[in-house]
Amino acid sequence: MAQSLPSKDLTSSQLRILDAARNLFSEHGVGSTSLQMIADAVGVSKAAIYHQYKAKEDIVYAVGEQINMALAIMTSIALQEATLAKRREVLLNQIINLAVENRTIAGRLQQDPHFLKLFREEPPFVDVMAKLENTFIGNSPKPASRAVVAMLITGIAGAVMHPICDDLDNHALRLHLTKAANALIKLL
Amino acid sequence: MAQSLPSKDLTSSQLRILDAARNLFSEHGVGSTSLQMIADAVGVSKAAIYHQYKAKEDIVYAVGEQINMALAIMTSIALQEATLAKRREVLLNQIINLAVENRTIAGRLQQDPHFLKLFREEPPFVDVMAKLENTFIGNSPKPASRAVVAMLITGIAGAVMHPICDDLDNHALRLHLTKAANALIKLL
DNA sequence: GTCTATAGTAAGATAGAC
DNA sequence: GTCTATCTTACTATAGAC
Repeated sequence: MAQSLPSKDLTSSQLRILDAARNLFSEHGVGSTSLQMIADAVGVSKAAIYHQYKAKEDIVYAVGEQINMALAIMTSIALQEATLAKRREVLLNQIINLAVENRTIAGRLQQDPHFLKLFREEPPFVDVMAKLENTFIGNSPKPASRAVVAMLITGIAGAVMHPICDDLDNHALRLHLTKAANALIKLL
Repeated sequence: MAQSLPSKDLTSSQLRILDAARNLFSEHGVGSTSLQMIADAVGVSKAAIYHQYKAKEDIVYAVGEQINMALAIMTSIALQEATLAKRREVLLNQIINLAVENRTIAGRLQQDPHFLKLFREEPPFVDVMAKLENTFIGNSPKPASRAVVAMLITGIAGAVMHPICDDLDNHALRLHLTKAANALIKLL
């Protein structure tokens, strides 16, 4: 995920911490990941971590910001397209790409209570998610569309890390997810 | 979820513990839920909890068993149907019902690393999930079906707790999820 | 920026009384 | 079955030297 995420103004020390944290969070959950585990993964002491982020919550926030920024950029790129169909297509392709290239972490981070709290309560995160969802919904705010978009977004993140897909390579997974997602988009 | 879950041979004390634990796990994540929190929610001391379950891991396992048993029963009911289409329909309806009636916990428990470890590594759980998935897949083990089933299963659990669906009542949510799911099933 | 050392707290788990 | 009290361990976080 590291190379596909935008980096704001982060130092290389901070990037190494966030990379390690992201992987540990997805493997053990935020609540079961200690600063000691992050420090060990980076190869430094706990105090060195605290020098960069003065609380564990700040690391969670920073990891969330990376993902949020990626989603914001994808959405703004899609919104440059002229037609609704094209906006949906461009956004879908980018989301599927991001998820497939980060199979081991996409779904878990999306459903982790600590990240959910960010994406549901913190304005910068709520705004990005709303824009992303509305790009799919377009001008058809019928109730059915809400369920379809929810299933689309959580289904993509969940599917890429499902063990039943383990023997699909990235190319095949991308292809089949795109077909499945388009079947849902037709319902919007 | 309590009333819709099968109960094995559990005492009422154990049921109260598992109810509280399930809700706390889904709200905070397993890793961020302490035995003290469970004890407070039940209204007893930590020692009383330990009298029923000698480790936190045992509580996680028992909560997982409840869900696993519900899924196993649903699958076996569906498998009594004569045609593949009917088996899929019956299983889908039951899964959507279970998810919709447990909106606040379905998706989070499905993606929590502690439960994922059970459902991916412990034989009784792995078996139930495989049977459930194969009921959908039927006789078409093409690669595309794997991605579609993964999206179906994770998408339903994810959608019911997505904030975008908060203003849909259970009836509407069930209806729209069924339509969306059927669009995916057509691809199998 | 990184370390060692440590304070302070809360976790999981147990002992033994009632 | 439930309690109080306690043990041990691990956690978050900080202080201060290099």
